[in-house]
Amino acid sequence: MPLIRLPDGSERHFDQPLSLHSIAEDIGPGLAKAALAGRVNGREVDLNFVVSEDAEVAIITRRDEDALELLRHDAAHVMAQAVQELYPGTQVTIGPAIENGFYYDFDRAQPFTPEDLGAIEQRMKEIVKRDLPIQREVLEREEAKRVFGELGETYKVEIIDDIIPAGEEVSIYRQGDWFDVCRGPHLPSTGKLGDGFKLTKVAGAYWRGDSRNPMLQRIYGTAWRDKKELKAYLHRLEEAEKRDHRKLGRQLDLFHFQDEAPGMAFWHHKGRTVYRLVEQYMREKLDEYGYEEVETPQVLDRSLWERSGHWEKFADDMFTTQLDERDYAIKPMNCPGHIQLYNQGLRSYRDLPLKLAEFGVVHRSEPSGTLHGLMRARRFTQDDAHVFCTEDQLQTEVATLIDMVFETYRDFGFDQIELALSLRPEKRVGSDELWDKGEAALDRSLRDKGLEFRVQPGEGAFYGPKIEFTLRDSIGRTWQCGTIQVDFSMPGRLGAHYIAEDNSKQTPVMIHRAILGSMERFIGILIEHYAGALPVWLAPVQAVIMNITDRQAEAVTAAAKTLHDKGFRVITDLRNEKIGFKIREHTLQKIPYLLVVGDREVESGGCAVRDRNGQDLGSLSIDAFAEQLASEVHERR
RNA sequence: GCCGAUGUAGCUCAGGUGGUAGAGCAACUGAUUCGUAAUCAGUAGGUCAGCGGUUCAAAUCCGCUCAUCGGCUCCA
Repeated sequence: MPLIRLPDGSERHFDQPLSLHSIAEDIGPGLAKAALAGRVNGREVDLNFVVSEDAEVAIITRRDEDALELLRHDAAHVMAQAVQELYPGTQVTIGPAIENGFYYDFDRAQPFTPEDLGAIEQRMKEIVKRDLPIQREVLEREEAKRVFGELGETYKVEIIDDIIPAGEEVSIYRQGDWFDVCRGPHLPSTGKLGDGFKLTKVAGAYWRGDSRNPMLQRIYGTAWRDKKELKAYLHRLEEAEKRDHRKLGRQLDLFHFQDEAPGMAFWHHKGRTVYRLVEQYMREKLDEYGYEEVETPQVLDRSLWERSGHWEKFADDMFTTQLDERDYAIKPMNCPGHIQLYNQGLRSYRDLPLKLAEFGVVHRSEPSGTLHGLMRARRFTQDDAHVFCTEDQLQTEVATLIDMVFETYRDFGFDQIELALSLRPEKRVGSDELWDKGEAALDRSLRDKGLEFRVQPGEGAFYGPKIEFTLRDSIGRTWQCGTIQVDFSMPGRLGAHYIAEDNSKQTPVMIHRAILGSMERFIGILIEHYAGALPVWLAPVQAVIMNITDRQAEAVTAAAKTLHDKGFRVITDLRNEKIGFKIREHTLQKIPYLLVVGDREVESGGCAVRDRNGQDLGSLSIDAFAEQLASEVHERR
């Protein structure tokens, strides 16, 4: 005799067990019609789930946040059915709901073409129209294996064997004569999927995410509550595409790539200016925090890389070269070089912590398929530093670093930062005692600051635990940038020591740390975050001064000189073009301020100021404008 | 590296079924000196990614290589 408590606190008595659907009907016919699934004591279940005991029950409708995941999961099933109807012999594997949509992985000898996607989508619409009831059945594990084995669905058999936990029952969901192994829950019928979905792309994906396994064909789709939401999503995608740093890099004349140097950027003057400004900022920060800037060789002998362990573990990723029968490697990391610096002379505990920083240019032979503009390059510059300290200093140093990272991100306009703490992996060096100490230091530093963080067991580097900083950009994407890694291994390997207070010889702990990560990548992130409209302090050109007719050319040149002499980045545009044309061009170039000097301004000795958003800021004297600009730069706006 | 797609003038893109390339913008020249997102006219510009093959004939068909794009694996 279940007593049902609803989300609004009301209660209903029933004198016999009944399904969620019946409960919905009891509440109201409208709800019954809108119902997609339900939640019983917090667990999501199908609508025909029967409640036989007292429970907290909620009915999920389209309006519910959780409805999206159900819809997407169903879309994956409907797609799989459509594919198997259209292309017999195709094997199904897995097909989950993901952010914004869903995918399903298929095994089929022939590749799916973009045209096939259209056909599959059409068939999906038909299946929705058929409005097939979706029903759950529970099978004996052996029975389930037999059923799928007979169908030739070897992947499903493997899923039943390996992926579904031993104690758990094997359920299948049937829609029409098609069915799939699935935990559920699902919508009551295919018709409830509606028309807010679209297939977006085909891609390869390894079975169970392992590159040793066969490659399957993955079809991605997006699914929403209705067509309107779908359109809004597609619009968002287009907007994101406009922010693509590779596109903006070309349009704004910042950098380019070409075939002869895959994964290595050619920086144009404007891009290099941004780069220089970011670097300049970091230099100030390094100075503030007591770092020493250094520079180490680009190419080092093989023997050093062998001692550091890179030659063995990193060989495929290194560019190597030979000269006079000696092997060299172009550095993929800066740490071995920094230890050489540390090792110059005898170090005392009084020298610690020693903080060595380098804008280290590194080369890594990344697999061709992974390159992605500035975000994933073969040549990049790390804002790298190594802090050598004693074990006792570790926690303080980590705490200071965390402050430094947050300050930096804030100054560049990133407020949402996520943290992760990665703990010891199975394969590691160093005693458990050392690991306890290192992990505790990182953990305590984070907790002392009241920071929230995700713990990632087993994700640490082989030489020590690490903290990772991920920032969220203006359209909600995340980027892993900063990292703080404790290293108990390399200083010992490369013979770094210091003389302690008691005159004993000790090995220092080394902290590897990058804040921006890679200069290239960080600039790429900045470009996308600001959609190319960099804040004034980072803009490669801060203002353009234009004349209306040749009469004002001299005044424009003089104004530009004044601003240039005050240290601003200014250009002039004296072309014989209409002012509207010039405004348009420089607005598209996202120059923060556009100054116009016509006869009126020559008369008054000022300039008409407009910003890149089209806002008219009135007429200002050059000095007044310079002052405003200076304060904006100072405040890093 | 793996799967799929793509690669035509500086940029964005047209060029069913093979018959030696076209537009807009940009560039250049000339006219126009015109007050806040495109003034008009003219000129020039391409070994159709590279190499090889099929063919009387290839941007177009086939093969290989390179690069790019979207994923997978990996990663700053």
